[in-house]
This record gives sequence, C-alpha cells and structure tokens, in this order.
Amino acid sequence: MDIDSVSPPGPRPTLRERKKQRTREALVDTALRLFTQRDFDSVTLDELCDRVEVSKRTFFRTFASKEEVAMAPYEDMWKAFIAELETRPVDAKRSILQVLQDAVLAAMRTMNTGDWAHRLLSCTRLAGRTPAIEAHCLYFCGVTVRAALDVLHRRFGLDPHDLRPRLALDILAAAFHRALETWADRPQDPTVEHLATDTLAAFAAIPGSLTLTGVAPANQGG
Amino acid sequence: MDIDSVSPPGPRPTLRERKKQRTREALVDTALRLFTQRDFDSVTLDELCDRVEVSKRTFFRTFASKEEVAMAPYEDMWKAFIAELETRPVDAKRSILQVLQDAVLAAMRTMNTGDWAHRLLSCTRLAGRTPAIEAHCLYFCGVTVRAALDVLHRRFGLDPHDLRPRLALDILAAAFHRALETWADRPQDPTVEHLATDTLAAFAAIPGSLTLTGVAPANQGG
DNA sequence: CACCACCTTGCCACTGAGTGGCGTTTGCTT
DNA sequence: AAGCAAACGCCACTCAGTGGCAAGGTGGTG
Repeated sequence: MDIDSVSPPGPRPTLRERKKQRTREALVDTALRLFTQRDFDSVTLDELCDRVEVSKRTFFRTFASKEEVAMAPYEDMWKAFIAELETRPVDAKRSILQVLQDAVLAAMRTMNTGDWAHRLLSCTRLAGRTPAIEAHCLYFCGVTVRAALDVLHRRFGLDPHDLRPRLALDILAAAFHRALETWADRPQDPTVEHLATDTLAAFAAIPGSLTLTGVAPANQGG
Repeated sequence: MDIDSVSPPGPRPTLRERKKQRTREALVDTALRLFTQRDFDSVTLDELCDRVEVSKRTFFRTFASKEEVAMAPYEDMWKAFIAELETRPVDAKRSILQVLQDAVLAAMRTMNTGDWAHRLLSCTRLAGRTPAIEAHCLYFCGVTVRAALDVLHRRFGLDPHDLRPRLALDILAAAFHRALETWADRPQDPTVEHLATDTLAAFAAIPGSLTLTGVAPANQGG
C-alpha cells in the first residue's frame, strides 16, 4: 500500500528496500508476460513464484492478491494522481473538473520512466479480457476516487454533502477509462503522449454526452 | 444469467422452474441475513448451503460466485433496466441521458414486488463495507453498461466510434450509485419512491458537476 | 571485525472458494 | 406407465490466500 515506486525520496533508499523493489518489479514483469502469453487463470501463483524464485508467502507480502500484481502499473498511476492533486493550485477560475484533468495528465507524465507505457498497455488489455482483473481494477479506482474526494474537500473548501464533486470524480474516472480503451486499440507503440492525447479527447466529449440525442433508424423498432 | 425473476411471462412457469426460483430466493434471503448479522467473509458457503438444505454444487449452478448471491437484488434491477431500454420510444427531442434516466426509474418501479427495497438496502450496505462485493458490483455494472451501449447503438442510430453515448452511460451509472448511497443512509424504512427521489436528485446534480469551482480555505495549503 | 537486534524470507499446514465427474432423484411428456 | 431430460447430491480435486515459526540476510554499534 505504500507508494515508494512513484517518487524517489532524494537520498537513495537502503539496500533492503532496493532489493524489495527489485523483487516487486520482477514479479510485475514476469506476471504481465505470463498472463499475456497464456491466460490469467491458467497461470498459477506457484508457477509465477517459481519463475521469480520467490516463495508464495513473499508474493503475498508484496501484493494483496493475484489481480493486484497484474494491475500494478495502473495502480501506480492513480497513486501519482492523488499526489498530484495534493499540490494543484486552487483557482476559482478553473473548474474542479479541469483541475482533475490537469492532475491526471500530470500524473501520467510523472510515470514516464522505463517502459511504464508498455506495462500499462499490457495490463489494460489484460483487464479487458479478464473479469477478475477488471473487477479489481474498478474497485481500486473506486477507492482512489474516495481518497481524491477527501483531498478535494480538504483543499478546495467543498461541502461534504454536495454530490457534485463526487460526480466530477466519477466522470473523470469514466473519461480516463475511455481514453485507456481508445489508447489500447492503437496499433502503434504505446507512448504516454498518445495516452495524454486520448485523455484530452475523452474529456472534450463530456459536455456533448449530456445533450446528445438519438434518431430512430429507418426501421424504427418500438 | 437468465432474467426469469424480473417479469413473470403471463402463463405460470412450470413446477420445476418454480422450485428453482424458490431455492434461489431462499439462498438470497438467507445469504443477506447471514452476511448482515455477521460478516461476509466469516460466513462460509458450506454454512449457507446447510441452512438452505442445498448442496454446494447446486449453489454454484444458481450463482456464479459467493458475491453474486449477495448482489442479486442489485443485478435484477440492472437486468430490468436493459429490458426497459429496449422499449423506450426514440425521440429526437429527448436527450439520451434523459432517456436513460427514464429507463432506470421505470426499471426500479418494475421491481416493486415483495420487499425488494429491503433486500436492495441490505445488499447496498453490504457492498459498502465488503471490498469483494463492491468489486463484483462494479464489474457487473460495467457489463450492463456495455450491454446497454449495444442497445443504444442499435435502436438510437449512434456512431459506434462516438465516445459520448458510452460516457452518458457511465454518468448514469455514477449518478445511480450516488443515489443508492444517499438512499442507504436514510434512517426511515426504504421505499422505491424514496430511491426514485434520490435518483432524480443525483441526476439534477450532473450539469453542475462539470462547472463547479473550488475556493481555497482560509489557510491555503499549496 | 564481531556481535546483536530486527527485518525479511522460506517452509509447512490449513481454510475455503470454485470445478469436474458421475450416479441418482424428480418433474415433464406421450 | 414408461421413457427422457433436467436438476440434484456426493466426492475428490485445484488453487488462492493466511498464520505460525524457524532461518537467513541487513543495518547498526562497540
């Protein structure tokens, strides 16, 4: 539950922590590779732990569930989002939703190390075809939204009984998930900047989604 | 995955199906009672099956998981929502979001039999304090949204690449979940009409959530 | 360098969810 | 009444996840 993988705290961490971090990265890497080559369900934790040469007990000291290791890159980004939200300037001229958009864009750009984008692509596609992973992903997103709501209340002087900030966060999550979907369908190599572009496009579609109307096809059914 | 519990198809179903239905209702009732009295995790399926005098094998022929039996009332309503959406008139003067609101209100009113409201209250509160149930609930909602999107594309002549219908559905889901939260906090006895009121209130808050701005508290942090 | 304290790991045994196979019961049909 | 198919119960099994305890590595101290 700690966020030591997001922002290195200046002085290099102790050897013990670096080892822990290496184990964590090896687990994520190997897990994403195995889950992608075969199926999430057909890869047992025993097999994964054998490959990384780690005991199952250690696995569960690093991740809370089999799903969590697959969604680590996604979760890391949401943790960075919370951190970003803590430092955004409060400006009455910029709507909450715009501030949230700024924060999510800034968060994904802080992840621009190594090939985080490749890992995020893997776990996004994995989530798209594995119910258990998708469920875990949505739950984690819900927890993050509640944490972000606390930050909004504390820093932006909002009424805790007002539904609107919470709805704004839900809409942010929806837009970001749509962006991920679009981005994961791109044929080229995944980059953070493409993801940013798709995120902006999803946000831009929000106002129209409230007023959009339909037209009956030629053969009107019912 | 069938929806035989939602709308009785005129002629009374066969005895075999009525028995199946009784078993299903007994399982839901007993499960909600046990999960509420104690904890979701501390009630084993063996215990639940003993109480209902049903084999564990039969349980898994009726529900796909331990979480599903707890969320049955919630899932039934979403199934009714899909059915409603199939029959809503197509009117270019009414926005998609308004149509969705109509459908969800109509769906909850079709559930107005027995004490569905009480069961929904139980499972809403359960979902609020049980991660595994909340995750399953969000996943099921996601599946429903995709099914609803198909209906929109087919009946309302929308472009499959347009993000707006999908965002409208995500916003609907968010508003309904906020309504459920508000409703589950009411001290009085739960009724469908109160839920409808809270749903309308949540929908009414949507436009404002896009434009809401914050103000820094006295001690501006950051 | 030696030693101790502590954090981390590995091993073992265990619980409980979920699945497949198969023989038996029960409701439907003619 | 007899035959059929659906549903059920029982059994054995896999695998995720947990608790306890002993062993090994790490950091700090004299």
